[in-house]
Amino acid sequence: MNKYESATLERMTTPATDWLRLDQQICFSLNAASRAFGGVYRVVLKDLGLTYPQYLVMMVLWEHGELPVKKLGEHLRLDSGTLSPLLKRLEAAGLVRRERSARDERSVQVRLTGEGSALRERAVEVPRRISAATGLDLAEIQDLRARLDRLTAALDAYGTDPAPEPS
Amino acid sequence: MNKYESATLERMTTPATDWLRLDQQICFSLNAASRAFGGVYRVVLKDLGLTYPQYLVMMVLWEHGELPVKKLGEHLRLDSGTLSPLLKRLEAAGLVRRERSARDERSVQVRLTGEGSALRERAVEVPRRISAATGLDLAEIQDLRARLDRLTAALDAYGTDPAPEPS
DNA sequence: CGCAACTTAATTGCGCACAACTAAATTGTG
DNA sequence: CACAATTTAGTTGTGCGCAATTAAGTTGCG
Repeated sequence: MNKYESATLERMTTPATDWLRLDQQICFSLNAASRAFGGVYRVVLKDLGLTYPQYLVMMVLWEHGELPVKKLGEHLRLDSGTLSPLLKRLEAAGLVRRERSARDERSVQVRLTGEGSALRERAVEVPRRISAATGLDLAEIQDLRARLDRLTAALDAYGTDPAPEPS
Repeated sequence: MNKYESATLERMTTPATDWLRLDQQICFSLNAASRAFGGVYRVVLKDLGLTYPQYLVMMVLWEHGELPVKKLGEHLRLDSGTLSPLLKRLEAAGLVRRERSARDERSVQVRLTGEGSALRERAVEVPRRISAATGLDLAEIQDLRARLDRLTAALDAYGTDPAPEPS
């Protein structure tokens, strides 16, 4: 059962323990980066009264205008289990309204209130401050974004096609 | 309200709206990558009966042996608010024991049970499967890890020194 | 038409992250 | 020694993420 017991693998670069360490690094690193980002957003968004996920929702609404929960979820890769309570909080804060669509009673249309639209003016400050916090220039940000997007695509593909066991 | 209606903005590299879009990309991308990773770990760890954060804790214990909650938290950047209930669940699963240190009654020592140590044998499979799911080779993983670590360091620095407002 | 299959949100339940607070033990200082 | 400050875990409360389920509406097909 030992993966690497074959004596013919002389130049093998990565015994099991090294894989383990490397993997630890990448998952540690990504997890840490994600939470570090969360911390900065928390600080920057505090005087807007938004959490980071709420800010993402508002960004989509600012860009696309009114849209149903389903579409919102597609943009953000989130389902109604996450969005329903989040949107309820945004509604309680007076930033959005939710109304059943007349044409399709299953669908709930989410639209900005005047207050929600107005918040955009104060939010334009956010990206610059976040960018400053990263210490990266535009090229680096774009490059990193591209790598992360490729990574996400690969990981999603694994989800739909759970990687055949190696013979 | 048209974003690009001003005729004078011909060669401007980064108007506020572009910053907004770029920032959206990087935060979207990081957030999406982090959650996509979570999904793959969820699948891979299912038959070990561990969640991803629990797996991280077990990794630290496998590497460093017994250690107090405080040290565990430093390795993982997590506080007792997260670790206390998580460790309680690991204890309920029979993987670790927690005991007050005799030398310092404030401290709680976390140590692996026999079952917890034994789980390591089954966990050696995990990193290879995760690596496969990323679709990246070793060099790419290392490079990405390095970038993410630099990013995290920068973001943490911002946390301790909340970026002076530009005049 | 009538009914099964599908779609869309909402709800429930569990676990993690983090801020704020509490409780208890230890350390430092006058 | 006495007492304030610090350290260490735990608790509470809020919000996010996701799986599983439910409820209601729509669509398609015989």
